Amino acid sequence: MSAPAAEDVDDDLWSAIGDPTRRRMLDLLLVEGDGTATSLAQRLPVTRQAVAKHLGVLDRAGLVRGTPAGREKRYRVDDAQLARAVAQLSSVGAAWDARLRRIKRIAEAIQRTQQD
Amino acid sequence: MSAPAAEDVDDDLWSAIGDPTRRRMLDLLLVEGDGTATSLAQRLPVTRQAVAKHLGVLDRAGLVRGTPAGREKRYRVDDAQLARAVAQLSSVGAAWDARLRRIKRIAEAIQRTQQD
DNA sequence: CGCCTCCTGCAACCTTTGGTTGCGCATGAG
DNA sequence: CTCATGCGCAACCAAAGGTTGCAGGAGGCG
Repeated sequence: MSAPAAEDVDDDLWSAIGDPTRRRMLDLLLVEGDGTATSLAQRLPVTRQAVAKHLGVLDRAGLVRGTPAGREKRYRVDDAQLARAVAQLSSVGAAWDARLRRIKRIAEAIQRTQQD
Repeated sequence: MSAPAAEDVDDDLWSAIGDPTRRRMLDLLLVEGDGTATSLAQRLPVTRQAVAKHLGVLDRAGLVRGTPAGREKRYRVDDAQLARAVAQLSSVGAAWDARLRRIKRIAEAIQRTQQD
Protein backbone atom coordinates (compact mmCIF):
# COMPACT_ATOMS: atom_id res chain seq x y z
CA MET A 1 0.00 0.00 0.00
CA SER A 2 0.78 3.64 0.34
CA ALA A 3 2.39 3.89 -3.07
CA PRO A 4 3.09 7.63 -2.93
CA ALA A 5 3.06 7.86 -6.68
CA ALA A 6 3.77 11.56 -6.85
CA GLU A 7 7.20 10.98 -5.36
CA ASP A 8 8.17 8.17 -7.71
CA VAL A 9 7.48 10.30 -10.75
CA ASP A 10 10.29 10.72 -13.24
CA ASP A 11 10.37 14.50 -13.29
CA ASP A 12 12.04 14.71 -16.69
CA LEU A 13 9.34 12.58 -18.24
CA TRP A 14 6.55 14.38 -16.49
CA SER A 15 7.77 17.89 -17.29
CA ALA A 16 8.16 16.79 -20.90
CA ILE A 17 4.49 15.94 -21.13
CA GLY A 18 3.54 18.80 -18.81
CA ASP A 19 3.81 21.40 -21.54
CA PRO A 20 0.62 21.85 -23.58
CA THR A 21 2.48 22.46 -26.84
CA ARG A 22 4.50 19.29 -26.38
CA ARG A 23 1.35 17.31 -25.63
CA ARG A 24 -0.19 18.49 -28.88
CA MET A 25 3.02 17.64 -30.72
CA LEU A 26 2.89 14.10 -29.36
CA ASP A 27 -0.74 13.90 -30.43
CA LEU A 28 0.13 14.99 -33.95
CA LEU A 29 3.06 12.60 -34.19
CA LEU A 30 0.87 9.75 -32.98
CA VAL A 31 -1.87 10.52 -35.48
CA GLU A 32 0.37 11.13 -38.47
CA GLY A 33 3.04 8.59 -37.72
CA ASP A 34 5.92 11.02 -38.02
CA GLY A 35 6.74 14.64 -38.76
CA THR A 36 9.40 17.32 -39.00
CA ALA A 37 9.83 20.58 -37.11
CA THR A 38 8.44 22.43 -40.12
CA SER A 39 5.47 20.14 -40.71
CA LEU A 40 4.48 20.24 -37.04
CA ALA A 41 4.85 24.01 -36.84
CA GLN A 42 2.32 24.36 -39.66
CA ARG A 43 -0.47 22.93 -37.48
CA LEU A 44 0.62 24.56 -34.26
CA PRO A 45 0.29 28.18 -33.15
CA VAL A 46 4.05 28.54 -32.68
CA THR A 47 7.06 29.02 -34.89
CA ARG A 48 9.27 26.31 -36.33
CA GLN A 49 12.07 27.19 -33.93
CA ALA A 50 9.86 26.79 -30.90
CA VAL A 51 8.80 23.38 -32.20
CA ALA A 52 12.43 22.46 -32.77
CA LYS A 53 13.26 23.30 -29.15
CA HIS A 54 10.36 21.19 -27.94
CA LEU A 55 11.50 18.32 -30.15
CA GLY A 56 14.87 18.64 -28.45
CA VAL A 57 13.23 18.36 -25.03
CA LEU A 58 11.13 15.39 -26.09
CA ASP A 59 14.21 13.78 -27.61
CA ARG A 60 16.24 14.20 -24.42
CA ALA A 61 13.32 12.73 -22.48
CA GLY A 62 13.39 9.78 -24.88
CA LEU A 63 9.79 10.31 -25.99
CA VAL A 64 10.68 10.86 -29.65
CA ARG A 65 13.57 9.93 -31.89
CA GLY A 66 14.67 11.90 -34.96
CA THR A 67 16.37 10.46 -38.03
CA PRO A 68 17.87 12.66 -40.76
CA ALA A 69 16.30 11.96 -44.14
CA GLY A 70 17.90 14.00 -46.85
CA ARG A 71 17.50 17.65 -46.06
CA GLU A 72 14.81 17.08 -43.49
CA LYS A 73 14.75 15.38 -40.11
CA ARG A 74 11.78 13.18 -39.37
CA TYR A 75 10.72 12.53 -35.79
CA ARG A 76 8.60 9.69 -34.54
CA VAL A 77 7.24 8.71 -31.13
CA ASP A 78 9.06 6.10 -29.06
CA ASP A 79 6.14 3.85 -28.16
CA ALA A 80 7.74 2.24 -25.13
CA GLN A 81 8.72 5.52 -23.52
CA LEU A 82 5.32 7.09 -24.15
CA ALA A 83 3.77 4.02 -22.59
CA ARG A 84 5.93 4.66 -19.52
CA ALA A 85 4.69 8.26 -19.45
CA VAL A 86 1.09 7.11 -19.68
CA ALA A 87 1.75 4.74 -16.80
CA GLN A 88 3.00 7.61 -14.66
CA LEU A 89 -0.06 9.68 -15.48
CA SER A 90 -2.41 6.95 -14.43
CA SER A 91 -0.26 6.19 -11.41
CA VAL A 92 -0.58 9.71 -10.02
CA GLY A 93 -4.24 9.81 -10.95
CA ALA A 94 -4.89 6.51 -9.20
CA ALA A 95 -3.08 7.63 -6.05
CA TRP A 96 -5.11 10.82 -5.78
CA ASP A 97 -8.29 9.01 -6.62
CA ALA A 98 -7.61 6.47 -3.87
CA ARG A 99 -7.03 9.24 -1.32
CA LEU A 100 -10.18 11.04 -2.36
CA ARG A 101 -12.16 7.84 -1.93
CA ARG A 102 -10.59 7.20 1.45
CA ILE A 103 -11.54 10.69 2.60
CA LYS A 104 -15.07 10.15 1.39
CA ARG A 105 -15.28 6.85 3.29
CA ILE A 106 -14.06 8.50 6.49
CA ALA A 107 -16.51 11.36 6.11
CA GLU A 108 -19.35 8.89 5.72
CA ALA A 109 -18.16 6.94 8.75
CA ILE A 110 -18.16 10.09 10.86
CA GLN A 111 -21.67 10.91 9.69
CA ARG A 112 -22.79 7.46 10.70
CA THR A 113 -21.29 7.70 14.20
CA GLN A 114 -22.88 11.10 14.65
CA GLN A 115 -26.25 9.74 13.66
CA ASP A 116 -26.00 7.03 16.33
CA MET B 1 -13.66 8.16 -32.65
CA SER B 2 -10.66 10.43 -32.74
CA ALA B 3 -11.43 12.19 -29.49
CA PRO B 4 -8.27 14.28 -29.33
CA ALA B 5 -8.32 14.52 -25.57
CA ALA B 6 -5.23 16.66 -25.41
CA GLU B 7 -7.17 19.55 -26.91
CA ASP B 8 -10.04 19.35 -24.48
CA VAL B 9 -7.69 19.75 -21.56
CA ASP B 10 -8.27 22.68 -19.23
CA ASP B 11 -4.83 24.21 -19.46
CA ASP B 12 -5.15 26.09 -16.17
CA LEU B 13 -5.98 22.90 -14.33
CA TRP B 14 -3.29 20.90 -16.08
CA SER B 15 -0.54 23.45 -15.62
CA ALA B 16 -1.52 23.67 -11.95
CA ILE B 17 -0.84 19.97 -11.46
CA GLY B 18 2.04 20.04 -13.94
CA ASP B 19 4.46 21.51 -11.45
CA PRO B 20 6.22 18.88 -9.29
CA THR B 21 6.21 21.06 -6.19
CA ARG B 22 2.48 21.66 -6.50
CA ARG B 23 1.86 17.93 -6.94
CA ARG B 24 3.73 17.22 -3.73
CA MET B 25 1.79 19.97 -1.99
CA LEU B 26 -1.48 18.39 -3.05
CA ASP B 27 -0.20 15.05 -1.81
CA LEU B 28 0.67 16.54 1.57
CA LEU B 29 -2.67 18.31 1.86
CA LEU B 30 -4.51 15.12 0.98
CA VAL B 31 -2.60 13.08 3.54
CA GLU B 32 -2.74 15.60 6.37
CA GLY B 33 -6.16 17.01 5.68
CA ASP B 34 -5.03 20.62 5.67
CA GLY B 35 -1.99 22.83 6.10
CA THR B 36 -0.53 26.33 5.99
CA ALA B 37 2.19 27.82 3.84
CA THR B 38 4.59 27.47 6.76
CA SER B 39 3.66 23.90 7.64
CA LEU B 40 3.96 22.77 4.04
CA ALA B 41 7.28 24.54 3.52
CA GLN B 42 8.73 22.56 6.43
CA ARG B 43 8.40 19.30 4.50
CA LEU B 44 9.30 20.67 1.10
CA PRO B 45 12.68 21.69 -0.28
CA VAL B 46 11.55 25.25 -0.97
CA THR B 47 10.93 28.38 1.07
CA ARG B 48 7.67 29.46 2.61
CA GLN B 49 7.25 32.23 0.03
CA ALA B 50 7.55 29.80 -2.85
CA VAL B 51 4.90 27.63 -1.24
CA ALA B 52 2.68 30.66 -0.76
CA LYS B 53 2.92 31.47 -4.46
CA HIS B 54 2.03 27.89 -5.37
CA LEU B 55 -0.93 28.00 -3.00
CA GLY B 56 -2.02 31.09 -4.87
CA VAL B 57 -1.84 29.25 -8.18
CA LEU B 58 -3.69 26.24 -6.80
CA ASP B 59 -6.29 28.54 -5.31
CA ARG B 60 -6.87 30.35 -8.59
CA ALA B 61 -7.17 26.96 -10.28
CA GLY B 62 -9.77 26.05 -7.67
CA LEU B 63 -7.84 23.03 -6.45
CA VAL B 64 -7.49 24.32 -2.89
CA ARG B 65 -9.34 26.76 -0.71
CA GLY B 66 -7.80 28.77 2.14
CA THR B 67 -9.61 30.00 5.23
CA PRO B 68 -8.03 32.44 7.70
CA ALA B 69 -7.89 30.99 11.20
CA GLY B 70 -6.50 33.45 13.67
CA ARG B 71 -2.99 34.36 12.70
CA GLU B 72 -2.64 31.51 10.25
CA LYS B 73 -4.37 30.56 7.01
CA ARG B 74 -5.27 26.92 6.57
CA TYR B 75 -5.63 25.44 3.10
CA ARG B 76 -7.49 22.30 2.18
CA VAL B 77 -8.05 20.42 -1.08
CA ASP B 78 -11.26 20.94 -3.03
CA ASP B 79 -12.24 17.31 -3.62
CA ALA B 80 -14.50 17.95 -6.59
CA GLN B 81 -11.95 20.01 -8.48
CA LEU B 82 -9.15 17.53 -7.82
CA ALA B 83 -11.44 14.80 -9.07
CA ARG B 84 -11.85 16.82 -12.27
CA ALA B 85 -8.05 17.06 -12.57
CA VAL B 86 -7.70 13.32 -12.08
CA ALA B 87 -10.28 12.81 -14.81
CA GLN B 88 -8.22 14.91 -17.20
CA LEU B 89 -5.07 12.97 -16.40
CA SER B 90 -6.72 9.68 -17.15
CA SER B 91 -8.40 11.17 -20.21
CA VAL B 92 -5.10 12.10 -21.83
CA GLY B 93 -3.53 8.84 -20.72
CA ALA B 94 -6.41 6.87 -22.19
CA ALA B 95 -6.23 8.72 -25.49
CA TRP B 96 -2.53 8.04 -25.91
CA ASP B 97 -2.92 4.50 -24.78
CA ALA B 98 -5.64 3.93 -27.36
CA ARG B 99 -3.45 5.33 -30.12
CA LEU B 100 -0.51 3.21 -29.07
CA ARG B 101 -2.69 0.12 -29.15
CA ARG B 102 -4.05 1.06 -32.55
CA ILE B 103 -0.52 1.43 -33.89
CA LYS B 104 0.40 -1.93 -32.46
CA ARG B 105 -2.63 -3.53 -34.09
CA ILE B 106 -1.75 -2.04 -37.46
CA ALA B 107 1.85 -3.18 -37.16
CA GLU B 108 0.67 -6.70 -36.41
CA ALA B 109 -1.71 -6.61 -39.34
CA ILE B 110 1.10 -5.60 -41.67
CA GLN B 111 3.25 -8.39 -40.36
CA ARG B 112 0.46 -10.84 -41.02
CA THR B 113 -0.06 -9.67 -44.60
CA GLN B 114 3.67 -9.91 -45.23
CA GLN B 115 3.75 -13.42 -43.90
CA ASP B 116 1.04 -14.45 -46.33
C1' DC C 1 -1.11 46.42 29.46
C1' DG C 2 3.37 45.58 27.04
C1' DC C 3 6.49 42.71 24.96
C1' DC C 4 7.83 39.02 22.12
C1' DT C 5 7.06 35.55 18.95
C1' DC C 6 5.08 33.48 15.06
C1' DC C 7 2.78 33.51 10.73
C1' DT C 8 1.41 36.20 6.89
C1' DG C 9 1.79 39.43 2.85
C1' DC C 10 4.40 42.51 -0.28
C1' DA C 11 8.45 43.86 -3.09
C1' DA C 12 12.87 43.38 -5.44
C1' DC C 13 15.72 40.43 -7.66
C1' DC C 14 17.78 36.13 -10.16
C1' DT C 15 17.40 32.09 -13.31
C1' DT C 16 15.07 28.97 -16.29
C1' DT C 17 11.98 28.20 -19.94
C1' DG C 18 8.72 28.94 -23.78
C1' DG C 19 8.63 31.99 -27.52
C1' DT C 20 10.17 35.24 -31.16
C1' DT C 21 13.14 37.24 -35.02
C1' DG C 22 17.16 37.07 -37.91
C1' DC C 23 20.88 34.85 -40.17
C1' DG C 24 23.92 31.43 -42.35
C1' DC C 25 24.37 26.85 -44.30
C1' DA C 26 23.36 22.51 -46.70
C1' DT C 27 20.69 19.76 -49.72
C1' DG C 28 17.21 18.46 -53.08
C1' DA C 29 14.56 20.25 -57.29
C1' DG C 30 14.42 22.79 -61.64
C1' DC D 1 24.21 25.84 -61.88
C1' DT D 2 20.73 28.17 -59.51
C1' DC D 3 17.12 28.53 -56.50
C1' DA D 4 14.28 27.60 -52.75
C1' DT D 5 13.36 24.80 -48.93
C1' DG D 6 14.48 22.91 -44.41
C1' DC D 7 17.63 23.01 -40.69
C1' DG D 8 20.66 24.88 -36.83
C1' DC D 9 22.62 28.69 -34.18
C1' DA D 10 22.44 33.15 -31.66
C1' DA D 11 20.37 37.18 -29.58
C1' DC D 12 16.66 38.80 -27.41
C1' DC D 13 12.02 39.05 -24.64
C1' DA D 14 8.39 37.76 -21.22
C1' DA D 15 6.56 34.72 -17.85
C1' DA D 16 7.23 31.46 -14.05
C1' DG D 17 9.63 29.25 -10.10
C1' DG D 18 12.58 30.50 -6.58
C1' DT D 19 15.20 33.42 -3.22
C1' DT D 20 16.10 37.20 0.30
C1' DG D 21 14.50 41.08 2.96
C1' DC D 22 11.10 43.66 5.35
C1' DA D 23 6.77 45.41 7.38
C1' DG D 24 2.45 44.23 9.76
C1' DG D 25 -1.21 41.68 12.53
C1' DA D 26 -2.75 38.01 15.92
C1' DG D 27 -1.59 35.15 20.29
C1' DG D 28 0.86 33.96 24.47
C1' DC D 29 2.71 35.51 28.74
C1' DG D 30 5.38 38.46 32.22
